[in-house]
Order: sequence, then C-alpha cells, then structure tokens
Amino acid sequence: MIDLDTVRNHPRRVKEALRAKGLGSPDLVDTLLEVDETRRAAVTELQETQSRQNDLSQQIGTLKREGKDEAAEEIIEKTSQMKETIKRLKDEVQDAETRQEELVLKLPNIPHPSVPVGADESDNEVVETFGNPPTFDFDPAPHWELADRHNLVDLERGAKVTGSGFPFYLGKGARLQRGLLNFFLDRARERGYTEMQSPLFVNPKSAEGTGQLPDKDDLMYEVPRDDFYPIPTAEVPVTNFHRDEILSADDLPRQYCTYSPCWRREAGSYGSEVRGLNRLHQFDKVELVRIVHPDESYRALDELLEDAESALDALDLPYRRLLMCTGDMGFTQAKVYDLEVWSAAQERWLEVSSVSNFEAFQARRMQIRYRPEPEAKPELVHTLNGSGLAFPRIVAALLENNQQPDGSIELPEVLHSYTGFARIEAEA
RNA sequence: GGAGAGGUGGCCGAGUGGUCGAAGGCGCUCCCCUGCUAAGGGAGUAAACGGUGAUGAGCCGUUUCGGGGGUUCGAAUCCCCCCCUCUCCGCCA
Repeated sequence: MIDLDTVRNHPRRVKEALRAKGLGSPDLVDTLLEVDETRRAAVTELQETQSRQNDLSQQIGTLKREGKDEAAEEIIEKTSQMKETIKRLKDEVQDAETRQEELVLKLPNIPHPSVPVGADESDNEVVETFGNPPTFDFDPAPHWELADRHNLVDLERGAKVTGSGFPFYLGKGARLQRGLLNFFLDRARERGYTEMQSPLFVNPKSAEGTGQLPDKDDLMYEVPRDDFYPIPTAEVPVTNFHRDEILSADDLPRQYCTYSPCWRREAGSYGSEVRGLNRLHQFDKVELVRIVHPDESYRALDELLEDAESALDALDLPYRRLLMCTGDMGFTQAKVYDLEVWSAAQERWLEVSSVSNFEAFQARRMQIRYRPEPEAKPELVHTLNGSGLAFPRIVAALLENNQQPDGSIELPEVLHSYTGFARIEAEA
C-alpha cells in the first residue's frame, strides 16, 4: 500500500507508476482523490456533531447529579435527534473508508528511480554474469533424464498421489534436498540471520499484509473451510511476524531466515519450459527476510543480494544478476533483482532467487513501525526479502552442470558434508 | 470437541452507566539533589484520524479499554455474535 499523502501530493508520480508497471488504470488515482474528499468532509461533519453531543451529554450528567431532572429531560430530547444524524454520518464515513481502502490497495508500489522502464522481461537488464558455463565433449542430459536415471525424483507417482507438480524425492535425491536445506540455513545463520520456523498456512490478513491479496489471489491455494492459505513463500508468515508492532530503534535491523515448502497454483505453460523440476506446484526454499530502518534499505538490498549470490558462488554454479524493469516487476516491489543459474543441458537461465526491496509498501499494510527515539512518533520500517535459495532449479543445475561422461554427478565440495556423499553414481 | 476463567496503556493491574484516555505500580525520558555508585524528590510518558498551521511546532476536536453489532442523551462498565489466551476433560503426532 502506498502512502495516501503521496497520492494527494504527487498524483502524477503515482499515475506514472501505474503506467510503468502496466498495472491498473491511471484513473484510479482521480477516483481515489474524489473519495478522499468525500470521506474527509463526512468525517469533519461527523466529528462536529459528536463534539456537540458530547457537550450536551456531559451537561445531562451534571444536571442529573444536581437533581435537576426536568432540565435534563429537555436536553435529552434535543440530543435524541442527533443520534440519527450521527448514525447516518457514521455510515457515510464507513462507506467512504471502505471504498478508499479498496482503491488504495489497487495502487502498486512506485518503482525506485534506478529501475529501468520497460514493458516485459525482454527489457530486464543483465547487470552481471558470474562463473563460466561448463563445456562437455558429450551431449549433456537434461536434469529430468538424470533424475530418472538415478531415481532421484518421481513426478509420476507424485501426480498419482496428489497432482502434477507435486514431486517425490527419493534416495540421494531426498538426501540432496535435506543437505541443501542445512547448507543454506547454516550459511544464512553465519551471515547474521536468526533462524525461524514458521506456520505454513496463513490467514487472509497476513496474505494481504505482504501483498498476495487482493492482487494475486490465484497464486495461492486455499483452505476455505478454515479460511487459510498454504504459503506461496515463507515471506508471508515471516514478514507478518512483526505485524501491528512498534519496534524500538535498537530492534532494527531484524534478519530472519527460514526453510519452508512453498505452494503455488499459478497455471503454467506446458512443454519443456515446465518439464522436470523447472516449475512445480510444491517446492522448497530458504527465505531471507530483513526488516530495516528506512535509510538503510538500499544498503540492505545490496547485502541481501550478496547473501544469495554467495551461496551460488559456494555451489560453483554459473549465474547472472538481472535488474527487473518496471513492466516485469511485481505489484509490491520498489526494486527487484533476479538471480538465474545456468542450466547446461537446457541451455537456458533458470530463476532461483528474487531479491526485493518493498520500502514501506508492505510495512504500511502490516503496520510495522519503529520508534526513532524513545519519545518520538513511530515511523514505518522498510521490508526486504530474497530467496536464499529455491531448491528445484538449483538441483536441476547441479545435476546438469556437474554430470560426468559416465553419467554420474559430482557434487560441489561444500555439499559433501551436508549430503554425506560426494557423487551420485552411474547405475551399476 | 466439552466445561470453566479471562482479554484494560510498553508491562503489571484497579475500575460495573456520567468530570475515565482510564487509579496505583513497574519501565522509560527530562530535571533536581547527592563529590562516584546506590538511594531520594519533581515533571512527563499511547495511537489513529479530522480541522487549523507551511504537508513543521503548537492548538482544537473525534475515535480507540480483544473485534463487530446493539441498548442508552451518555458504555471499559449492560445485552448479542465472533476471535484469542489460560485451566480441566476428551482426542491426538
């Protein structure tokens, strides 16, 4: 949610943001400002009436205590009419507030000035590429073939048991997942994050807080009977951890890391784009969340990027850093970097992390504030998050990039102590 | 799931229809005193919204005692619904 003051004072900036992100009509802004006027007029009138009523009620109290009942009765008669007026005005204010709330929730975050303006993913900026794609003197197999050959993943049985996109991991496949989990979390902890385990379902308020509702509600699965959503990312529960809180300045920054499965409905395309582990309805991820002082958030964004990239470095995977353009970034972000690993057999880049600064957009929805000084007025924090990292495509890249002529897969050395094995052997 | 108790300011805790935004305590901030420390004295200490100011300070007002609705001229206080916490029972990894 963006600041109402920003809409009032810089309507053009907000309209530009709507255009740049390609989300919603700029007319929203004008409608919102009209509703705001209506609301304020009604509020003022309501408050004036209430003020008069309070005065009169107080007089009644005094008169009754003094035993002047007839005098009190007279005033009561006068006030009783005000009841209806107040009720009517309250309804008007309520209506306007509801409409205003709905409208303001439709306004996307304003992109940071450093974000390139663009229409879609083709306008994203490749900032830097790290590592060298491996070369092979044989035809590298795609990860789904390797996974099959070594019996690491079973998508067919997953589809039988649940549906497509819900994999089983088996044997060394499962152990690799568990190894990655510990590897990522240990690294995050060493880099100053507090480890956390969170609920895996959230209520609508939390989903709204981080911006999954109302805008992208077909991203999430639903549990209507209990009004829960299985989390599409641990960003949701972890960022909402401090919802409706006022932190003291010394509480900042807060840095949390957590492992969680993630569930996403999003109806994907078909074919090789989504084959194997490329796109799943259930996947695992380690998420990094930072809650920081507003002045620090862009420094924190750089650090967060380093946190995620250092894990890729350690795994010795070639990757590149993308700065997302206005048209390809989400509703809630002010600035986003995507990290993509090289998939040697598919010969394409796979997104494994999205590192975002939301500035105060989420904090305003969640009312996460801090008090700059002991007596000072609370101000909104800035929130950030980034994957550190998403498992399936990492696994895909590890398998494809590290395959050997004999069909075995050598794992990077940092993982050996985590997995308990150094290679996935060719079948006997 | 059943039965009971309870949800009040940063925290603890009083308050059962009118000068209660709410006693008292703790904590915190500032000041005084004490050559340091400890102790003591005094003052202050919620948020949101609206109006007025320069979208600052200040001032005026409204709302908020878990949430929503109702009764009343007037609700922390009475009534209804919901949520949450705790205790006991049941069930259960």
